Amino acid sequence: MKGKSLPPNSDTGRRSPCPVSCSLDILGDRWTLLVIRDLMLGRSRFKEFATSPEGIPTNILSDRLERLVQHGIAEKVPASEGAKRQIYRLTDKGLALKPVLRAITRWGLRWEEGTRIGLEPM
Amino acid sequence: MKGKSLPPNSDTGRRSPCPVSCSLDILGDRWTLLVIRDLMLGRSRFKEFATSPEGIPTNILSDRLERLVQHGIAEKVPASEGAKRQIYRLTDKGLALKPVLRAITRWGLRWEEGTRIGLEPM
DNA sequence: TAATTTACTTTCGAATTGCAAGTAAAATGT
DNA sequence: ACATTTTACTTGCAATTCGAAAGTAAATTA
Repeated sequence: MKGKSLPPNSDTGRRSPCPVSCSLDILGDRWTLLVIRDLMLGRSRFKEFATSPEGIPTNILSDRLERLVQHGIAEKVPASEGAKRQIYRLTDKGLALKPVLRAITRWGLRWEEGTRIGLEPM
Repeated sequence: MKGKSLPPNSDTGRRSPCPVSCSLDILGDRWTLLVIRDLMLGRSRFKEFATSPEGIPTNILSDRLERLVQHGIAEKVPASEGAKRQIYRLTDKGLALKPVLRAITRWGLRWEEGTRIGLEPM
């Protein structure tokens, strides 16, 4: 007889070991990949993310940036030599999401009417 | 002088015309792409999705299947010739998400420790 | 050093999530 | 045919999350 049944992976906090599921635990919401898109296009400051056309609320933006740093996808570095202001930039792990963004972009352009590339690289 | 400011695209309900943003309006949550993963692996019945290892709640599953059908990503068809029971299957638009799933899978396997392919194709 | 900009945090009502229980139709067993 | 089981959901509700707006403190600029 088994003991009290537990969620599939109560040790890791993950829903399952599936790479899709684990990735979605990090990326699976309506904003995270948009921040990553902005980072890929060269945006790096809070204000820049906040003024992207989708209009992410600043409290959500704070939370998402923090999570990205926690998961090693982005990092906070001094804006310039010895500056106090910090900027965000993608780590290798974050840059490795480029194929994901590319696939989503292609799908959107092909299947969702009226979509078009709006933001330009910096 | 401009009139009352409106959200970027109040006519379409979209946050912006960006293909990433529009795709995330449909796919951007922790469950939708898991249901699509299951469909890609040959699952087609409500129960099959519900018993996947991540344990999607049935009310969420109902909602997500409905949304997928609404967006033309999945369709409901008779289980067999003249059967009353219906099953779900991906449309061409849904099948076109395979590169997205593949990219996410690869990223997860490469960067998230302890992930592994768990579900087998049917 | 005063004004402005930046990068947040706080507040709070609304919407969404997720667990559990309930239900009706379809399929299966006898 | 009839009872039982399975399937495919819906409902109710507490808890979490979202999102709009306002507030704040530090950094930058004038």
